[in-house]
Amino acid sequence: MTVEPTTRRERQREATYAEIVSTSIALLRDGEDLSLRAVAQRMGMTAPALYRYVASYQELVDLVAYEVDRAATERFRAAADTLPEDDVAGRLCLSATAFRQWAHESPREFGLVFANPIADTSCARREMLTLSSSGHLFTDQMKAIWESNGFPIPAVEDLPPAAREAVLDPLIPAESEGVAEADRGLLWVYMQGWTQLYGIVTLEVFGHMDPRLVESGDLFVDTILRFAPRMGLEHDLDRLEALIRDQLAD
Amino acid sequence: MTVEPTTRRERQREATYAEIVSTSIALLRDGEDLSLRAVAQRMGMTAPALYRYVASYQELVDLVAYEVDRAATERFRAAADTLPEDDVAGRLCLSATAFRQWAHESPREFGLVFANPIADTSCARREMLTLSSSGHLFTDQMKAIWESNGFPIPAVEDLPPAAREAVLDPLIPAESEGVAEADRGLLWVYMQGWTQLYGIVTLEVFGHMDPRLVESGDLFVDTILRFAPRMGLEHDLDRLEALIRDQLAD
DNA sequence: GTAAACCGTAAATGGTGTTAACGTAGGTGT
DNA sequence: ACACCTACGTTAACACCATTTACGGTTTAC
Repeated sequence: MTVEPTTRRERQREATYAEIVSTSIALLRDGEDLSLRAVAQRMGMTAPALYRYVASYQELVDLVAYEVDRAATERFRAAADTLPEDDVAGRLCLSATAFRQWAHESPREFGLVFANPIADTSCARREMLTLSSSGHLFTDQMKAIWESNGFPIPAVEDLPPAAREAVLDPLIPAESEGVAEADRGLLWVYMQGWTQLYGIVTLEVFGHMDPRLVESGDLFVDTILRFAPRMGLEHDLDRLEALIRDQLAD
Repeated sequence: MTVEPTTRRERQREATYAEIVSTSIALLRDGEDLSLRAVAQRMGMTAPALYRYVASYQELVDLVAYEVDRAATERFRAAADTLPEDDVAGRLCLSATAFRQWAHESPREFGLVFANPIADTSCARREMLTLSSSGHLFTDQMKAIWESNGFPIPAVEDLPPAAREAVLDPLIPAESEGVAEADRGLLWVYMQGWTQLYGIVTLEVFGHMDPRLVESGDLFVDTILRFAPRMGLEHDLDRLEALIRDQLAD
């Protein structure tokens, strides 16, 4: 919890700060593109005034991306919540499917959050990335599956050195708390899964795939189901496919 | 072969047309970003003049993307050519690794070619995409592996309807000529593989991954090796890993 | 009450894609 | 050889964009 040294000025500042973000999100939702001028205009301000709140356009983008990711994650979580708590596998599948659907409905937002080069700008942006909520949701859900059916994970000492460091002290959004160091091989499986989910969705959204397959979602379903056995779900494939296809039909 | 109604004027036009593309590529190589003004300036022209050759900025981008892809594909092919013709598996691995290295060395070019939304603008861009050379290279190489060791592929009639259409009449760059209709399940395997390769590389380039794993390439290697068995290469994994890691060391 | 910090403004700089109007050279038809 | 017309380049302008500067007013703090 943040302390609230609510000096009235601070409150005002926080308010406009929040309004900047919400206005930006509204802008994107309306299909226009994000720009300082556009945001300022919607708020009845001039563009330079925004520099009292954000240091640059890129910082605004990062800020919005973080918030968009947070909001989208709520959708992924809600999709999972249509299933009972103990259907851990079904919940992950529905969240993944919601992720795909969100990406297709909001390709601009998707691009902002997941196709925004981060490597070059180093420090501050990485921190935000590490806090990103969707990553935490998916790791949590995979952990739930693992705790429920104990699928095999690689031993930490069997991983390549860099991979070992990466799972012991993660720099990506992952709920490593609550996973014993000896069990961190689970994070390796998570990264494998996230790579595949990210790949299929990005490929679809960017249009580098047969539109008929995007429409039907067949390659997406195939990707999910082919990964499921790695989480010990090989006996549940038919049911999971039905779940996914059912949600895709919306 | 294009007929050459070489009316001297036509020749001049083709020449400047080619110069526009080559200038754009040089611009990118120098780390500056692609803009009509910058291209025009480098050619000793003014920006509006370029509109005699391209209809819009986006068209220039597509044009350049196509050419960049063509050039990059030569690198992927050259990487494969360090191995004998009959080492079909090794050749695919080296081309995939070259693809990854190219993406990291030239992230801007990579983004241009592979992270450029295509879905919205429909017709003309799709055609270029279908002609894209890198896709043809990879399908060719996988076909070579299949012809060499005959790994199992799904029967066309077992595929979902949309997938069946997609492999029988592909809208993505794929060398479907030379593959009998009954064997088009091979294209399905290709799409699965391309999805994974695309996923891991895009994830790395956009920085949404632990930098230590990007540096070491461990997750990339893992992705490739985990897919290899689907191409009947389960007995060759150690050698392939050595090949890949060797090339990564450059 | 006065000084300082804060928050907004207008003006200006240098960049972008794009359109319109205009001139001028090159090739074409008679 | 002359007229014509088309293609190609120009300049000027429009509408955006991020960003910096200098300035004025308001709110807070001492």
